[in-house]
Amino acid sequence: MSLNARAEVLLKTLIERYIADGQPVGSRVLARQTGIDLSPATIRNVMADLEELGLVSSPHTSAGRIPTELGYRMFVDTMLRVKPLDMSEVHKLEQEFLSHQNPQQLIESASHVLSEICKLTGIVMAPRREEQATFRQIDFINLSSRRILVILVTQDGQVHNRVIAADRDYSSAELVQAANYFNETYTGDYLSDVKHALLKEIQQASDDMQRIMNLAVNMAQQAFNAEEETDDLVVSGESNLMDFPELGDVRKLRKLFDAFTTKRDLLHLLDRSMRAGGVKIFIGSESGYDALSECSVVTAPYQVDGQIVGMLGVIGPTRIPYEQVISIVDITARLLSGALSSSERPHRLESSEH
Amino acid sequence: MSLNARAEVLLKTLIERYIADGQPVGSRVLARQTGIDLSPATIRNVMADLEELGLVSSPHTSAGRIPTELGYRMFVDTMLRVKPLDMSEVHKLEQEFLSHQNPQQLIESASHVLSEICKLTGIVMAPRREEQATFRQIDFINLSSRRILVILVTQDGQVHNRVIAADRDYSSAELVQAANYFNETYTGDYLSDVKHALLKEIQQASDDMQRIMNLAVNMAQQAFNAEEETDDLVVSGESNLMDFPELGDVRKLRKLFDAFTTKRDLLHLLDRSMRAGGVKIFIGSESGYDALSECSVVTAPYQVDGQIVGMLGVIGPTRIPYEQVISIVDITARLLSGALSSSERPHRLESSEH
DNA sequence: GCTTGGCACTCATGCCAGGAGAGTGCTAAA
DNA sequence: TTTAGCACTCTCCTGGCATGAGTGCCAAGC
Repeated sequence: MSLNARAEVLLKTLIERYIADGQPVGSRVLARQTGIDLSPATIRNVMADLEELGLVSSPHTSAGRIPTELGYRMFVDTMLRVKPLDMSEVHKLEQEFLSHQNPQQLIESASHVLSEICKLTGIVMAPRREEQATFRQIDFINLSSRRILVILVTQDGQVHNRVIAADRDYSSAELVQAANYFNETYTGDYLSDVKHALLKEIQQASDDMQRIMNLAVNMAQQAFNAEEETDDLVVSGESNLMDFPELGDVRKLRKLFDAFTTKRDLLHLLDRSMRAGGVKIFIGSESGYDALSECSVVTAPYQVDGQIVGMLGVIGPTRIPYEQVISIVDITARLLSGALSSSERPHRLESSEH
Repeated sequence: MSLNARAEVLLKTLIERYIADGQPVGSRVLARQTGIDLSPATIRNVMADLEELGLVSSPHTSAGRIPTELGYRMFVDTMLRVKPLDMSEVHKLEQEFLSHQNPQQLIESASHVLSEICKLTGIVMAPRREEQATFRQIDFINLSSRRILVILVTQDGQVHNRVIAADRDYSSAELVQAANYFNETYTGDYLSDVKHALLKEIQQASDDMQRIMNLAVNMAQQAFNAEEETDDLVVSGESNLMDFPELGDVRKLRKLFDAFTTKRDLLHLLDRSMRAGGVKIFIGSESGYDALSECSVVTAPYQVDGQIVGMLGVIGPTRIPYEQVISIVDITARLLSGALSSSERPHRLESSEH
């Protein structure tokens, strides 16, 4: 579908205007707002064409026009001029990221920053550690009879812990021995490789293996498996969405907020868009989820050492200032990538000194 | 203020009725509902008295009456028959708590359970570790140049971690040595005692102390201090509040939700009510916080080994079924206490074997 | 053939009046 | 002290009406 230049300009200004104040746009304001010198009547003719094409619609006969999903889609695809972010803004963001070092904090901070700047809801999916993360250290600590606390530290400094049940009581010395075995054998390996290796060990082990090793393998296995099911989506600024009158209906809000706490659908959506690099935009029903049917989602992947490991983005009504939001999401993804990678890179240097 | 028996019965049924369906109650329904055989006209006289006393009010002349805060207060103080929870319900709750072992999970589970059963918002304040918790183990791990990951494990199995900046690079051996020093010196001590001891060590140390000890003390100090500022309130089921028409106004909701994310006011409120044992109820403005002005909060303390370490509760509109909610909050507090203590008790047994 | 002014038409919105319904307060009688 | 009765008040709903915004269409103009 291609529009002539005039229709395009009109659609563009209509959408910009509608994004700005959320009211249907009539032919008169459009005639004044757009640069072209045309009478409202002419505009009306063009509007009729645009409506025919499914790019705009009117809520009722005597209201102005509002963009349809298709209209927004064409807008973002063909006529959007992404506004680069102010350098001073970028520096402010950089500062924000510099003040945290722990990956978990960085992720929460990214989500918070997104929601604050865009005045929308920020979402950040935690890195897919399983694939990327490498094993650094494991600790086993006796909590009480047969209950052992396993602490797993990955190369990037993330700490995961879990209490597991043991088949019998173990002395502290045994646990230390087990941990040492692990730390000596697997440090630096990918978690996924460690997992596979563990599976093999369990099969081969049988009786000729020291019982303590058996325990260690079993415990680590349990701990690793637990890691997969962690709930790994950070949502913030939910209440920002309450400021949009088009979402003012409590029922709609409820659906949205439930989606935020369930997280499942959001994770699927982010997952789906993970393969493609760069900023991706879902407008209204494009996401395929009922709760998001009146929302747009802008996402971007972030990376660690050149590998995409997670997604972040914002959620708002379909009427969001895409021009700015896109570059904010983009920059935030880059900054988060940088912050996460820099916490990795020095380690590489260090380990090369060994 | 004391009421005659008839007025009391009427106030009670009025409140129960209003809690049930949220509509102002008129003299006719009240005449039918209450056991006493009285005409609506008589009821009206009594209502006028109750209004004089500030126990009920009417939204407008031709609406029925609704309870005031004072009315609710008298209701819960003098005429509430707390409904004990069904034993089968209690067992279901117990199962829920048994399926988690990690303290953090227990706390999240408690919050979730509260919100699910009451269909309100559940809040659980994390245990005040500082006072109660005892030190078990510390680990220092090199992340990258001058960045050290500190992992602090308390006796109850909680794991806290933090990245700190060091004044120079340290070898892994040095870090292990530092950790050993700590673990040998302080295991089993109260965190607060350890903190004080650390302060002293820093002062005395000066130059004659090994630099590595100095580092260890400094790092631990940093890690311990960080622990104090952790955000320690788990909120769940926020969106349940959207189902109450009296909170249906988006502006009110926004205030509430902002309070949930800020958490500060809620923590203060819980803190204030911590000293008193047992269930405590704040009705409407009694809490003293604007965002909660149309809400009631029901709280109860939970304990570990007989010591109150935290608070939990629910938040809803003033019109909540107190009879049931009170016992649910009470039971949940007891169950959480039990679950947290049992994860502690075996340890005590074990350590007495030493 | 595109553009435009004019005009009839539609629809949301706000306002006012009127009727129904719910519930009250007051008074006088039981 | 209780109750029946009655006037009164207030909300809510409805219909009517004017207003204003904006459209669609047509015929004239460039």
